[in-house]
Amino acid sequence: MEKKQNVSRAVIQRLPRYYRYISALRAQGEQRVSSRKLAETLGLTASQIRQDFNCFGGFGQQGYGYNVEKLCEGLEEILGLNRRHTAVLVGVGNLGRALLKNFNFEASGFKLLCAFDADKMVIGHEFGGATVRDVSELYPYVSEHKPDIAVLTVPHSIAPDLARGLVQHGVRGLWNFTGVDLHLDNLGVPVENVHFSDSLMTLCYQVNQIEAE
Amino acid sequence: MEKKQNVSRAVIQRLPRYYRYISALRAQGEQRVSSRKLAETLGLTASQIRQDFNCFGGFGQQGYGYNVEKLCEGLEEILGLNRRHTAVLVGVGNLGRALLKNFNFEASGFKLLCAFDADKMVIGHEFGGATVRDVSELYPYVSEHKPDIAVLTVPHSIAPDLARGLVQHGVRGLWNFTGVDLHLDNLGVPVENVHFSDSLMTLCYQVNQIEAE
DNA sequence: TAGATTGTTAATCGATTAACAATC
DNA sequence: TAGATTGTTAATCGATTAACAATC
Repeated sequence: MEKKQNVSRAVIQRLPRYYRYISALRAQGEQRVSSRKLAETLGLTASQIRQDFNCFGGFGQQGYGYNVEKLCEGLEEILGLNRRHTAVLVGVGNLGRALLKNFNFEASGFKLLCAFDADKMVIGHEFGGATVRDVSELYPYVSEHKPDIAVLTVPHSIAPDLARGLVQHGVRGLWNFTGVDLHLDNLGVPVENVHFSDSLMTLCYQVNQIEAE
Repeated sequence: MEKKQNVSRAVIQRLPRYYRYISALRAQGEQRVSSRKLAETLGLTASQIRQDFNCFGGFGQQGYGYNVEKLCEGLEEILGLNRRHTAVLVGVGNLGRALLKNFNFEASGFKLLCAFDADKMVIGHEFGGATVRDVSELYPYVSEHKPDIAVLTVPHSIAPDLARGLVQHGVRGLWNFTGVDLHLDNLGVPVENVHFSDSLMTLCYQVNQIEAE
């Protein structure tokens, strides 16, 4: 299945969007889809879509297009969604709870094992099927259960220390909602920084531009 | 201040990050900063940073670098953070509350006017200084107060209809957390889609890649 | 078969990097 | 002044688009 080794970041960032749309097609029972139709729906060019899929060895068929089922499985394989990675969540405030209750971790390739917080009021409670444990148990838990990633939904002041500690105890990726830029790439630990403010500022700019016209 | 008309999206998306870092420098009382130092901190090249800033007419000074205060104000001006745009939030679940309580809207250029929800249990309550109103008052309120943008933190099933209604009533931008891809660009309404799943899938891919090495 | 659509190469476009004169 | 650093042009690099032969 895998073909090229160095797939560019531009391509990688489009894959989840392809996957979202194509798994919706699968859910609707669609059998096939062409690069042209995908392009129209996603606002890209057919050429680009074919190029992207070919980074991983083609799963299309000339004259027919792409088999939705096969394409969907291919994307799952490429993204690694089918490997049942594991995750823990640290910080059960409103954002942490929103993720625990509403976010479908499984659909993005992760099983959420449990959550951690310092607040006695939430310890022992369950949100979206995950039990909240005392944060003092965090590092022993990580050492023992070796979750692949940690979700950081803690106040930004404690983010850097927590990140370092988690990595030292073997965590291999961070999904970071703290608003602090964490860079641990030098340690070989990928971090996805989710910056709400960046997204809103970009929107602010766009609203202004339209205003200015 | 403004120079070029067509600033590429690649540049725009770097601006919030520049702004975050440079306003931190300002808060620390730093007077000046060079493109070289910025580049080292942000993991970019000095050349790129100078190119980016020059899209808007230089505020640097040869032999000295950039004045932190001036640069910060310049970025605020470019992004439009100083125009006191207004926003309403729709959907006061955990995610909505997390934003109301913890997110600094003002720092991203918006004053949050109030929030809306259908649940009688939260209507009338206050979160982070914003009062929750009955969602039945939403459209009349929007027509009267003309908020610039709406923040969508509602379940995905109602997202498309809500988006359409808001735009019809004059909203000029959407900050969309519903997980549904909304495209209203054809109506001239910018949308920032925040897709948690895309970000997590990207992380999943990266963790896999490192594993595979 | 004929029509459709892929896979893939070549051409274009845009973004990043390098280099250096201008100048503080 | 000498050193530093910008603004800006030119060179490079990479990503997107176009084109078309292969083939289902």
